[in-house]
Amino acid sequence: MTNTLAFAALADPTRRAIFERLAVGPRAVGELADGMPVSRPAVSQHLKVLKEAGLVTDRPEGARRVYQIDPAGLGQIRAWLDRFWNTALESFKAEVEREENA
Amino acid sequence: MTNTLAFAALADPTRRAIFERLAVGPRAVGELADGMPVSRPAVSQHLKVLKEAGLVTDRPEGARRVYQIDPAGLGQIRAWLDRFWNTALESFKAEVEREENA
DNA sequence: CTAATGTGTTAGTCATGACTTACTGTAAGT
DNA sequence: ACTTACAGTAAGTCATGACTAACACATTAG
Repeated sequence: MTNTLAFAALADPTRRAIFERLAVGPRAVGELADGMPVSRPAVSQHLKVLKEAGLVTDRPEGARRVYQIDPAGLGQIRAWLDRFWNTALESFKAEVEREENA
Repeated sequence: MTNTLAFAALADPTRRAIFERLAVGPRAVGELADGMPVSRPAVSQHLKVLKEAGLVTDRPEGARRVYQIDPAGLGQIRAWLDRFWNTALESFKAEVEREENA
């Protein structure tokens, strides 16, 4: 399941911090690393994970490499969560009603 | 951030399998362990993680212990993802328009 | 062509996590 | 009270992951 990769990617706080920066707009690796508590190679590795999870895309721009959020990947786990949310909530309501008739 | 716990919890395939079973309705530990490829103690440990992440609640029922999905926990990360989805999509559209005028 | 900038990769360390087996604790049945 | 069923805990193993430092590669500037 590709959901495993996406959730695992978002489970790391450093990666979520990078991801949130990318939500503002496309950024190069060096820009992202500046002001972060970890080294630039660490950021590069995190971006690789996010890319393999389908959450970001990258494109070369001169000597730099610009990363950008991929709405498709984000939408996928959002869809999973939504589907899940419905069945879980339905089951939850049914359980509450069952308790009320006890 | 409690989001870290929730995402980390859902990142594990075994835990998602347990979680999906709970989406159908409340279950005891033994019921969940039956038909799963891992041992009962493993399931018990996974449930502990899900509980600490705020994704499930547990209540004693005689000698057994029944676990149930907590809609609040699920709703929290859903809200996070939704907020994120909006800003990311907005930034994405802006970027596309920027490219069209180039 | 050479130097400088920006980035990915490799190797190695340290911590964390998923799992099993064995044990402990608790509630119900006889 | 003793036994049986159900579940959490402890200890130990094995794999994975986050990080840094050092290196290799590509692109632009001079």
